[in-house]
Amino acid sequence: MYLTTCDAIAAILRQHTGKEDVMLTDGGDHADVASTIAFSLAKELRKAPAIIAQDIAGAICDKVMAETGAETRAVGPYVNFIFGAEYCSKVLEQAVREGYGKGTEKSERVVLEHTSANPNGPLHVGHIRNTIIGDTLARCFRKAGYPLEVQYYVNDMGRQIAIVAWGIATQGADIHAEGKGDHLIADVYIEANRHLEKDPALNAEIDRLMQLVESGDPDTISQFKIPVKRCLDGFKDTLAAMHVKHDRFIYESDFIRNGDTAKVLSRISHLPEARIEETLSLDLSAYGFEKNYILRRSDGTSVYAARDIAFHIWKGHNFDRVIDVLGADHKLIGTQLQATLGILGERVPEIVFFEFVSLPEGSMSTRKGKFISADELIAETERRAMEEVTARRSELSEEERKKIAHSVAISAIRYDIIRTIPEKSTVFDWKEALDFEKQSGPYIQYAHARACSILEKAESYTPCFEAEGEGEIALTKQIALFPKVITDVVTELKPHLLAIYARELADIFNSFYHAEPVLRAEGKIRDRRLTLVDATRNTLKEALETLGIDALRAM
RNA sequence: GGACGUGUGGCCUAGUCAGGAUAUGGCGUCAGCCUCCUAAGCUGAAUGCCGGGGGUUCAAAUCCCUCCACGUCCGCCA
Repeated sequence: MYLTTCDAIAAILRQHTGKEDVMLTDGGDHADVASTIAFSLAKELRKAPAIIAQDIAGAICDKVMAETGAETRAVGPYVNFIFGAEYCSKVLEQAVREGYGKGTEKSERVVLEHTSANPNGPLHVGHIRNTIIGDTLARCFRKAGYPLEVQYYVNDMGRQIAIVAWGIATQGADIHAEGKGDHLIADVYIEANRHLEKDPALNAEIDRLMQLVESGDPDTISQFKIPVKRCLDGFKDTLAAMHVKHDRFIYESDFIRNGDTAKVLSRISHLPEARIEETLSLDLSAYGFEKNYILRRSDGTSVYAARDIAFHIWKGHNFDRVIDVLGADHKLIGTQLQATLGILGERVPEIVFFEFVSLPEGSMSTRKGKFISADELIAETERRAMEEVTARRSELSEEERKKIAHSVAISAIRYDIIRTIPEKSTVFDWKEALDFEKQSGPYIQYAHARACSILEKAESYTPCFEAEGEGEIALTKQIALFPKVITDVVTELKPHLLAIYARELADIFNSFYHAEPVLRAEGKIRDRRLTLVDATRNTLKEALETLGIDALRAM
């Protein structure tokens, strides 16, 4: 409703002024949408902007009213548009329907890769920034109507995995031991790295394992496969706890076994940018890259980058839009990948880069065992949430309280991570992670539960799709923005916009709740407000679910 | 040294790409609000050379130049 109304106003302005860009901007407190076109017309018309604004407003106000129901008002040099009652009615009618905000079904197939952490230890608070950005984007794409496949790319043949396999063999570790596999693998990996650091000559054994696995040696392959599977099983448990699911796990080694890597390396070797010495590399200096992009080692094995090119060519052939979520440490290799795919004439992926999460004492490192695992974070947040739920809802059974505490914990974690723009590096802070107040997931869940509670107590009412008074209108207009926010997230790949939106909706609802009685209102006012509460409830529910957060009916 | 990103009240943060009205919120601080729809809440107050300097513009947190600080990367690792 918001977008169609703005489009209609823009068309009228375009027709009247003859300008392509009619300078529509957010009206803030002054208007629902405003045009600053009077400024740019001032020079050529040789008139004051305020006069021009007056003229425009006078000339188009009837047409705007007839077509959109919006009021046009010149305020100083601005032409302001204030949406009217008809707009609010239509918004409310749409917003109470199940699935509000869902876009029309699109045909463009999208593939989204996220998390893809190396299977050499548990997911930590840095990895889950990738996970949560990726999963929230995925949910937004589905909400916007795109057919989407979410993939996890498993690095099952890199140096890190060779180190794990070597560690298991040399340490005599029991790979089938009880417990969560990803944590078990971390212990092996950390220990193996200690040995390698002490005696660097041992790296020759790692190199040998990597050659064997690439040449297809069955024993080495299974030596790699078993720990990778154990680790991945651990990841899947952690991801499921965070409401994250991948549609498909794609193994790096598949692109060796099926010959795709060899094929693409041969294609690349014929490029004018190719440099064939002991190694095969690409000279991408024309694209602003200082150093050559090495794809094949002097011992004939391929590097990660080569397999990655093969993987992305495959994705480009099977999907219309390819999106990767990658940490800032992948910026160089990611942009080299984009440049190379461009040279090859293949589909170039869009990459969402996010900056690092560090600990107050410094950066995280799986190799050094310096990290806070996602499992630890979840457990601690659940413990805190349980305290809170028990204090508030002592009448509930332990099982019920645990269920709420889990939902609250995941909500706090997911929201804390998604609300910040990905480009900003952050320092992990327990106090902030465990905060369930304002600007948190639980705060928004609470607003939703509050709306549910009112509706439950109301029992019956006659829906009335009208908004009157400042509070009701402000809430309705915020509800109206939800579909636009979903569209913005998928076009700009900025999932934090949804987090900000949901919080603002909860803010406005809370203010409304405190200012306007709903159940104690009478007659039509009661019907009107209950309808508005229902529209808010539904919009909050849809927004929360798109954020991967449970919309609890009570908490 | 080079590349990329970030810098917004004591702390955290939105807005920057597509310049426009009084810079968004939170934490913390202070003053209020539960005999009334869930106080994980609400209302009000104080706190800002939007990193520094220069420029473009009627108009700059936003665009350009420059400097500074922090993070990341610059490996025949992934």
